[in-house]
Amino acid sequence: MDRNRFADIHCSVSRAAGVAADPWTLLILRDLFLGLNRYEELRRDLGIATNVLADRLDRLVADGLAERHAYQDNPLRHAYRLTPAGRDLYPVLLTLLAWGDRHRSEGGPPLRLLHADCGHPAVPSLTCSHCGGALTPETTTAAPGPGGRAAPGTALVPGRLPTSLGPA
Amino acid sequence: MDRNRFADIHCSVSRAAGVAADPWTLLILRDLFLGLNRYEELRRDLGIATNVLADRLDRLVADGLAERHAYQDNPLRHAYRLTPAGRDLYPVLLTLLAWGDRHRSEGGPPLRLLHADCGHPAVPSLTCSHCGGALTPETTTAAPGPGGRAAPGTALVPGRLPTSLGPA
DNA sequence: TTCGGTCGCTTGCTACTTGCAAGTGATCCT
DNA sequence: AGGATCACTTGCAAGTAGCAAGCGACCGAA
Repeated sequence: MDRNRFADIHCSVSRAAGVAADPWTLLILRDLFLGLNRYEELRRDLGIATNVLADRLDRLVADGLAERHAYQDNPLRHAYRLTPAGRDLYPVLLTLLAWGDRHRSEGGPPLRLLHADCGHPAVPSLTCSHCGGALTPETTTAAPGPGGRAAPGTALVPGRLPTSLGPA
Repeated sequence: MDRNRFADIHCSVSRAAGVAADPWTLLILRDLFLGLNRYEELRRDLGIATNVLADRLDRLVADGLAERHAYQDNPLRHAYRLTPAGRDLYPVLLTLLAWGDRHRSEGGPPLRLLHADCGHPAVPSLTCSHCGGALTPETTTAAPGPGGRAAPGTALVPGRLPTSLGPA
């Protein structure tokens, strides 16, 4: 799967997917958010093959989602830290978590989120930043934007729009 | 990459990632949301290899995210339609889209969302369904839930919690 | 009735990716 | 000196991706 291919498709979903849509990558991001940030910690937690872990960490750094920094000299040891772009993937992780809680957790969610601001269990909900209402397929419409262009991977832009994002 | 492996990890992010964390799968879901729902339409739009498309569609059906239905007899032709579980992945697509718009779109977003309820361009924002406030790594805390268990892939549950989901 | 075209796939081949196991080199503690 | 930890790299077997070709059922035109 050549990942540049997804970067070249003229669609933000595709470009984001090309960077983040890999199970190991997402689990590494999850662990970085949770504070596991060293190669050995990640390997032990995830049981991931070492070459794959090295590859994914390299990719995270190359893609600008994480950065390496030395946490000690002698011996020199590095840890990984999320960049702002990496931290911006937090909503992706939370929506995946919410889906998993809803559809793949008999016996209740493995992890419960608490929202510090209100002190309650946090069930993530996707809202319109303008009016605060829920964003659902039924209440959302797509139209070509300024960066839109007719291109492979984007049947939507050429002409069939504006279209509801709901199912046909 | 054995996908059952991610289903077995005791974490909703992992289980959701095992199902959805594949670029082709996400692009197929995107197209299903947009109303492209036949094999040929998907193949033409995405430029995906036919065996891979067949495989991903089978997987979507097996995972309960989509279902096949005949849209005509003579000749018998099938189309794919999202199930409720598949439609529940909408927030995942929107958060990916928002990330791509923010970090991978020089020249503006390829696609603009409109929120029908308020008539404004919709910038998705993740909020707490209890208080309506933003959910960020800084304002969120994780604690083991009822389905939590010490297991590989989940260093968080065993004991180091409760922990902020912010970076270390 | 034959001819080409569409649709929804499957098969075969080659090239890349994964997972596992072993090895490496630097540094530490004993 | 001997073992342990950390952060990797290398080698190999097995699985997956991409491409091209083929297939069977039907359609419409000639």
